[in-house]
Amino acid sequence: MTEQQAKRSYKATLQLPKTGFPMKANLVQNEPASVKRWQQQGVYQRLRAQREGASRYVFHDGPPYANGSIHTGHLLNKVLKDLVVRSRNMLGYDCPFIPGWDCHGLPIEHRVVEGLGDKARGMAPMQIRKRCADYATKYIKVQADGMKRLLTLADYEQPYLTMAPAYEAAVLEVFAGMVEQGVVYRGLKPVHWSIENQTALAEAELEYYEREDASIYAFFTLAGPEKVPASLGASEGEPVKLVIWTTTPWTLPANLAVAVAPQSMYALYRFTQNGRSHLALLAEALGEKVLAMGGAEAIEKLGTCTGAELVAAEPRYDHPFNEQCKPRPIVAADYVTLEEGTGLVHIAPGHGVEDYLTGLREGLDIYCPVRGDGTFDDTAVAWLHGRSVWEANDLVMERLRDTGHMFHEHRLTHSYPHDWRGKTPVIFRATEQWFVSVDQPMPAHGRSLRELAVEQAGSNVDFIPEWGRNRMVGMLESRPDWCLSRQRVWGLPIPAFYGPAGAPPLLTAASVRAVAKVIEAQGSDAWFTSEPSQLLAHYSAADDPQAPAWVREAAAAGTLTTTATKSRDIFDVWFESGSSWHAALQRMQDACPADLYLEGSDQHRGWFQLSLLPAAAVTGRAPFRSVLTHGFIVDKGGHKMSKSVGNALEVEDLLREFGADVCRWWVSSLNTDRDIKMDVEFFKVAGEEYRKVRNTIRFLLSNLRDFDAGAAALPGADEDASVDAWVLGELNGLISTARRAYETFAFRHARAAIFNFCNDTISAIYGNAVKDRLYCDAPDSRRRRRAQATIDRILGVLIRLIAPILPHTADEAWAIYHSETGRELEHESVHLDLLPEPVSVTVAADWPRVMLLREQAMKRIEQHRSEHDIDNPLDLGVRVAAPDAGDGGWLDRFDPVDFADLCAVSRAEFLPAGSAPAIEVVDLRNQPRCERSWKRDGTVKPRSDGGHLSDRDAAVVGVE
RNA sequence: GGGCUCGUAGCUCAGUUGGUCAGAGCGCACGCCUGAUAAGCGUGAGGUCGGAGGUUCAAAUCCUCCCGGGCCCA
Repeated sequence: MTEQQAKRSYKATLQLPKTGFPMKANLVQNEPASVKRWQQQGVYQRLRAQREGASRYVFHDGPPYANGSIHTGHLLNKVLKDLVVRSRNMLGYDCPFIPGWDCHGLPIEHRVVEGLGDKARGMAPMQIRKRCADYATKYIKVQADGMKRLLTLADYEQPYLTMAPAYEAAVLEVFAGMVEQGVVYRGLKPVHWSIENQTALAEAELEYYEREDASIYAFFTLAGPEKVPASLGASEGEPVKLVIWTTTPWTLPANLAVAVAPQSMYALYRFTQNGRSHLALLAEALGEKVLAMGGAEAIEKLGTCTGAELVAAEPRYDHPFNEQCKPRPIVAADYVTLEEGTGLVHIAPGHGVEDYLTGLREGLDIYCPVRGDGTFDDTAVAWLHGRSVWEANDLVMERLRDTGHMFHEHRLTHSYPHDWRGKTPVIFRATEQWFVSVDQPMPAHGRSLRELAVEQAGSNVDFIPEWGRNRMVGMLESRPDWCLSRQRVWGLPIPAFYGPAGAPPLLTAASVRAVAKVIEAQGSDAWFTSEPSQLLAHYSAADDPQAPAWVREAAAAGTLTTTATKSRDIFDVWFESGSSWHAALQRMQDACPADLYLEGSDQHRGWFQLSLLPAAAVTGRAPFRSVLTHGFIVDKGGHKMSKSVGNALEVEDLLREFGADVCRWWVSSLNTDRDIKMDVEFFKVAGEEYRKVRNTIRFLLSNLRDFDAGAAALPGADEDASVDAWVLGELNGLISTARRAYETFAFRHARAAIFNFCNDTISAIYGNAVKDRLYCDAPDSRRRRRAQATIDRILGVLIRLIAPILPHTADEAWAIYHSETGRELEHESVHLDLLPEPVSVTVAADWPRVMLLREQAMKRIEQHRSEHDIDNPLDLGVRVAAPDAGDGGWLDRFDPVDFADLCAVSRAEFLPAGSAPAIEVVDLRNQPRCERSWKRDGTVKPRSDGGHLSDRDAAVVGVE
């Protein structure tokens, strides 16, 4: 009992750790207060003012789509961006960050119209647009709140919105620049077309239902048998027939070619059907099946050739019922498969996307004889004029039968797209659209957009990781012309005006710029609410050499208003976000090109590429100096996340369970070059690591209670062998590693260095080594004050290094660090400060050897403890003989007490160099133990107060 | 089907130009401390570097093919 009481009384004589920095973070409750405080302090704005004049770093936000609340992809993307923003600013750059939102487009319009139900049908475009704008506005707020909750630092007061009038006008300015380069043209492209509503439909507006159609196998007769490969074994003078398959007989009037699979084998068969003999060509793998289906008899295979060989022979065939036209070609197409049909695919470039692309490649017409109401125009054969496509199905089949071109037919039920509103079947129909040509040479640049863009991506942009360059260039090399127009209402109108039938539309750089002025003042609603005369108020046809004749005439006659009609097309939303380099960067910040664009790897085809194209066309260069991409979030098994599979995580749940700083710590640990596995377990790990960092800071803070900056000095040059000098050397290593990592966006390296420093350097080594002197030394002892000065410096560094990753925790620690050490707050928030510079300190060169000895000693101690059943390492001491590499005595510069503290034993003794064994563990259990410091250091003896104390402790307590 | 890309201990990640590169942290096992305590410390076990060939004196690191993911197209 007396010993217990003695312990208690000595405890009061110690300087035990104490701090107001709590062990438990309570992030979920406390983080919102930080968000609010930063907002009140105007941290973002003050940072701007403070960095004014500093080297500028332009980081441009890619606008998320204003639909739904934030998901894990946003979490990753926005936190990553914030790591860039915060680290860039703390590296001393002036790095503003203006968040943006992509506001127009089908997904929103789709949702709104769906929500309206049948009411939507009678609504004017303006009524729909108003609701779409409200919808976008609502989700911008929802998403901004979510992003703020992630503790991101950005100019949320003044974001850029693609639906803002100034932004819309800027997009038109970009468009005018492209018109000026002559790359904008009007052309044909097949789209899903609703006959009922006479409108183009997007994929999202289709619903697939079962439908019964004819499935027909028709003969297309070759114009001459001499033009097939000899290996087919065709006999002279006898016509060879191609067997083609289709379920849309009505598209046959628009047939312009037949496609084959170049790698596949085709065979020529002789057979009889109903007594008539035929010579027919089709894919070998399907031949017998198809011929049997049509009731062919006496089948004989005459020979084979590959699709490529067939194409190379350049045979032609006659259209089965359009006798007016020239014989048509056989072409190769990679998408032709042998899963169904005959391996010979009917191509109608006006009635299918693949047909269209094949047609473009082969230089075929994009021919579409079907009008908007679903009837044939007068370019079709006479017996189809004015007939609907559905009537045409029967008429065409009848014709094929009558002329001996029908080999086989049956009914077939298959999935077929329907108008989601009218539930009526849709067709593919080529319509006039606006395009950007990627191959048309541009007057200002002397080459095509494709060439210019490839050149920029190839050599004028940094890609992180580097393979992004390949990916981008590959896509640019193979991409088709950009279809700019959409037949919707929620978007920026394409400012074209149409005149008399057959006349070219009015769409010149000058006319676009004139409309832009109106849009800038009134927003794109003006297009829907104003007359052409108002929209063209700033346009002078007389001053526009590009103006079509009818415009000049109408303008001169004062009849432009009545002659011109407004286009009903809007822009592809990619053109709007792809113009942000001008609308948001040049106009708002006067800062193009940007230093950095950062998005997921899907944006190589999306925003990156569709920003590069307009910028290259208008400015001649890429809008970004570097492009950083991250992978996609997948589940822990490496598979993609989706709500339907049920493996998706909700951002809201993660924030509620872990808090934003923990989520950010997780993001900072990732290798973002590749796909990112996500699972709740990983956040638990991140939470554990966070606590380790937090407790390290807490421990450091707790030893500065009586810190006196005047009385404490960092180790001097003559103290280079002190543990403090050692740890400051380690700190300098951390600073340079972390700074380099932040500079190169290698955040995981910064995080790893920070964590290892907390976990190993401080928690396991330094903190344990200096505990004794901090607690037990006289408050003013030099080595205690030196340790405090060191700890003070470590904290100043550590808090600033974690600030970009853990903004809430850093600020919380920052405030307590200042208040508890009695310092003035130079900056109210650590986020206004800079990353730390290396500390000036001299470190003994032999420290690595000492630490190596320590590691060996630890293993020996552990071994000794287990062998001799000793629990407390303070019951042990070590005797160390320094390994002699011809420099014996180097260890004598170090303090044995430091070494003992580093090994957590009571005492250490350095033996003459070279004596063996190198490390000897000494059992001290028979030596007295200091009741205050618990050490058996060899100086412990009974003291005047009746306790057993070491010399140091006796002196501190003031007893003899 | 095509382009790009990824696959290192149970988990998250390091591994520059091929030659101490088979590592770290977490987790786990065992033990300690009880004056950082819903904290802290120590020791230890764990991988034929997705698989199979090949180039080389030498390959996780270069080449080919295969298996399994991802993004974008078709």
